[in-house]
Amino acid sequence: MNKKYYITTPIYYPSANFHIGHCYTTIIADALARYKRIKGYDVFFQTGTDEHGQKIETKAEEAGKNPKQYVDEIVENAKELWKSLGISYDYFIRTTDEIHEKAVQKIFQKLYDQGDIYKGDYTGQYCTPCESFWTENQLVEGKCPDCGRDVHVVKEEAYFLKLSKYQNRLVEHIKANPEFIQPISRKNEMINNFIKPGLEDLCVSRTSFKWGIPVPFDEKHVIYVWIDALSNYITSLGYESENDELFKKYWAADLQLVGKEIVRFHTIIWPILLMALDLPLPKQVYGHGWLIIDGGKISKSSGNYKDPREYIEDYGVDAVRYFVLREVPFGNDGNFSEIALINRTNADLANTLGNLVNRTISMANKYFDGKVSNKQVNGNFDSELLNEINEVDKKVEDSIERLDIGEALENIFNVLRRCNKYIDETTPWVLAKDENEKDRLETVLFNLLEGIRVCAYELEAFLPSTSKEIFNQLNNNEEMNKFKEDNFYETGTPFPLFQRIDLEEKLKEINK
RNA sequence: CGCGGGAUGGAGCAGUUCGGUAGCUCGUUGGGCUCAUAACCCAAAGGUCAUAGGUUCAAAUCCUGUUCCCGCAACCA
Repeated sequence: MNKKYYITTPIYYPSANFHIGHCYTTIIADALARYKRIKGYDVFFQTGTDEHGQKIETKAEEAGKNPKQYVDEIVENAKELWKSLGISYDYFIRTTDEIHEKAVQKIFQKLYDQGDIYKGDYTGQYCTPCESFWTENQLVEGKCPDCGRDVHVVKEEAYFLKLSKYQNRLVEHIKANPEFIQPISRKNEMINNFIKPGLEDLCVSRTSFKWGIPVPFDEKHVIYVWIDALSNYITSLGYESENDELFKKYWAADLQLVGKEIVRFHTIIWPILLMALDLPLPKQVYGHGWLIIDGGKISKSSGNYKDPREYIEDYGVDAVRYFVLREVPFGNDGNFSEIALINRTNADLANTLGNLVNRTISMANKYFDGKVSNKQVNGNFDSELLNEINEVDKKVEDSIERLDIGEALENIFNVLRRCNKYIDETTPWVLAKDENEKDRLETVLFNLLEGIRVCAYELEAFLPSTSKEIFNQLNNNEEMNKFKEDNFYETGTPFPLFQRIDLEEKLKEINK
């Protein structure tokens, strides 16, 4: 029985179509899921959407639709986007799924029955025109931070979850499990800002809007986002349903990827919810940074971004995948721009990788009619190249262990660069002129094909379609096996993996 | 003095744990090569490591002050 690996993205809020930031998290999760599958894990990779709440209720109304219609369209759109990015999710949960709604009600009921949820009053500063509650320190000079108008105190009946009861247990868990919250900077932030000052009980219901799951024993209230959204990670596996086999098999999650803005919910509220349900906690919650556009965050309101599909259409799915996986130092923010995307694609994908494959296969075809076997006429430079090829799998594994995907890719591209250098060192075109060097030439090409094949194998999790295309050109498409057993290649027709993009031309086009 | 992160050649980053010739990728310039997608290989230029002071034989790295940028600051998904 293989080891299991359960990885999740957050469930995104479908108030508008998804942007490159959503793609970022999801591509990372996909790469890790694919990597673990290749390594033999029994993987369950989940993503989805968090569809309730006032904002969607309002948005739908503005669009003249009912909320379900509204989110249905966006979800449809999202699924297409994931398909075009090659996202290999095993399950897509929607919080409007019946199975989820029923389970959430059971969870709420259970917590109420055992006394962890109680009825109380919520007091807050309310801005009537904005229909928003604010806390004291959110107010700007005592006025609504959104519209600047007066606010007034409103008291409403609400249900609360006893966070305070579990505070000490949470602290103990965080101390005993240093891997639980990553990176460390996020952990410090959570402990110092929230846990140390003491947790207040959390308001888990609302009466101010209707678009949500009703509290089972009090229909005036809908269950607020915390319990509704966070529990998706277990309801999707069938927790509190008739069939909880998946839950028994996959929970607890091995890695929950979240953006830094929602680390708090996933490292304080979510674990406490699980403790209250007497369930094990996820092994790791990782709060990654953001893609920054022109120095600022991606925002739906400012519209400072394009539909990600435009990038996929213009540059190819793997160019987009490569960029976000490679460019952003994981844990920190990274800058996204079309120019940087083009430069990355040209330099690494077209030049280093694409050209290497192209020139090697061209030589194999030209000098040996595509049939290359290992003649084992070794020479200078061989051992250095072969060592690097042999070590790359371990290096990639180490990097992935630390969730440093950028470094993993760097390791692979170092080998590809080494291959390019090896060609200049061994000068195959010179060997080709000397009949006595024929076997040496064949050995050189064999070593290069080995390097390419191993790198294609290593790239599979990150750039699946490119990896596949390389194997096709090596006529190795039957199995993307790691080890070539027959010491023989028969190359196909070379075809550029990535077209170089003319930056100047492209800029002119963009500026039009 | 709320908490946390950051400031390193034109750009993006590594190096700071355990002080000891400042490294990588991209870009620029020059050279080489011709198998290849004006690509590939080699070389060079370019940094007082935000700033002021301190410790030390020696500081990007340790200590103190200052400035600037970013995130979080509780019901906002």
